[in-house]
Amino acid sequence: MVFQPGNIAQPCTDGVIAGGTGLKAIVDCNSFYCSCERLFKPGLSKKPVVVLSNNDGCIVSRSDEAKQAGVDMAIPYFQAKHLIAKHDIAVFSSNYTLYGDLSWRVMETLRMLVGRDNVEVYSVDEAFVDLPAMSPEAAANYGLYIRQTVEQWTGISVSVGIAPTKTLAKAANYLAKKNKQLTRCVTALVTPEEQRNALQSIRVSNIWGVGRSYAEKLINMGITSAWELRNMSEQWAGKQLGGVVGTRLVKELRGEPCIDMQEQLDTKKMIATTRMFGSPVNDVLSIKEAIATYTSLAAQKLRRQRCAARTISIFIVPKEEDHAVDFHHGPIISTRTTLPTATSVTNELIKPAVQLVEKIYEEGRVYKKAGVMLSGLENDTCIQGNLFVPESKNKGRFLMDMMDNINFSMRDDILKFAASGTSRNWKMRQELRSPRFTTRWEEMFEVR
DNA sequence: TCTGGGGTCCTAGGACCC
DNA sequence: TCTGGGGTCCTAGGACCC
Repeated sequence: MVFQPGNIAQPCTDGVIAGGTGLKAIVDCNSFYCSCERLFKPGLSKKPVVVLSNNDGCIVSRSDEAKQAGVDMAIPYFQAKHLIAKHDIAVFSSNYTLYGDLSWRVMETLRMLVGRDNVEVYSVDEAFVDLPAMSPEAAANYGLYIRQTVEQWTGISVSVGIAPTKTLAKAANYLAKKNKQLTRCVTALVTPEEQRNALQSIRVSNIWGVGRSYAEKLINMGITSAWELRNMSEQWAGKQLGGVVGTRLVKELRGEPCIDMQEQLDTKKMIATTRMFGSPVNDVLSIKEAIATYTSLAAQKLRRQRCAARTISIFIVPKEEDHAVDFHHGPIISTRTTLPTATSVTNELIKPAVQLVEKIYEEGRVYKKAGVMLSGLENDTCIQGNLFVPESKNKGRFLMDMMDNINFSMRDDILKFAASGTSRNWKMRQELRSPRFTTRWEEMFEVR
């Protein structure tokens, strides 16, 4: 890396157009998980790297070199093993603790650059940024300034797309990533001409908001480029692409903003913990242990956002017998229950959750996945103490705080409930995880 | 042998009410 | 024989995203 302070482009306020329509930028980390792994293994900086999903199931992040070697996104690990061996690709299990910390550093950098209120964290590796109206040159220059600063401060390289709407900014970012040499990872689509040229070159399936089934539908109707979609009427889009969603999509492609910057609500409306089993299970006890463990993880997330839940849903997924060419999950067998009052106390959630298992478990079937979802969330501080239960029960929340503190400072699961079991033969595989360099003392990066 | 996890929004349709 | 209209709330399921 050769970024000297002098290389940083200065934000060019000359180009700001007073009173014009503002611009939006999407800042997207390049191969984020791979970049995080490389940060602590500089020897891998030019080598192909991939990162696996939970359970070492699928490939979820690929470095450019791995993409070039022909490793596809989201394919099962075992299917890529021959390519991995052939090209000597470095493989990591996902290390969410590390990625979460580096993500925070990137977002903080953006907040410092453009102001806290102008950053909307969209996912672990992406953020939308609100910008004033600017000339095309000023926009491109500002994108470069963001990219270089983030890379210099955090070591993570990002791509930047800038345009009048979120959907066009995503399209700009797609082009920025597609040809990094040419774009230097920054593309701005400010003028109508720039937007037309860009949309003509992008296939409709690569547009943000067009997933697999809409893409198939559109192509069958003869609409293949993003430009063709842009030119369809709003009524048509509403009818074909799911109502207001479709209408919004074509408007955004035309440069009319319909998707606003979101207030940063870090309070989720639903909290889920779901996992594939390390190996399939058929006994009800293992499933109950898994459900208890997932409930306890979900409850922890619940308390972190200071909420309590009223509704508990659980599901289990049987392993299909036939190995069809088209892999798909399902059927998913689920059930739910609503509690008389919302709670965030783990054992008050575990008990009903485990009871639900009996309702859907079938003797003799083999299961591969299970999950717990908590919904009907309320603010924890507003929950009334219940007058009709012993006072000791209202102290549950304090016990939970203690447990969370101990688990946070020691190890994630040093304290747990007996229902979670101790054998854990259903536990997920994670054989290739790197150390949590930035958040655990005993795993800190060493320089010798 | 081996196919992730965690979210959001929207719509349709049923139940229920007056 | 003939069986309204309009509103709300809830749930299930489909689509999308990273």
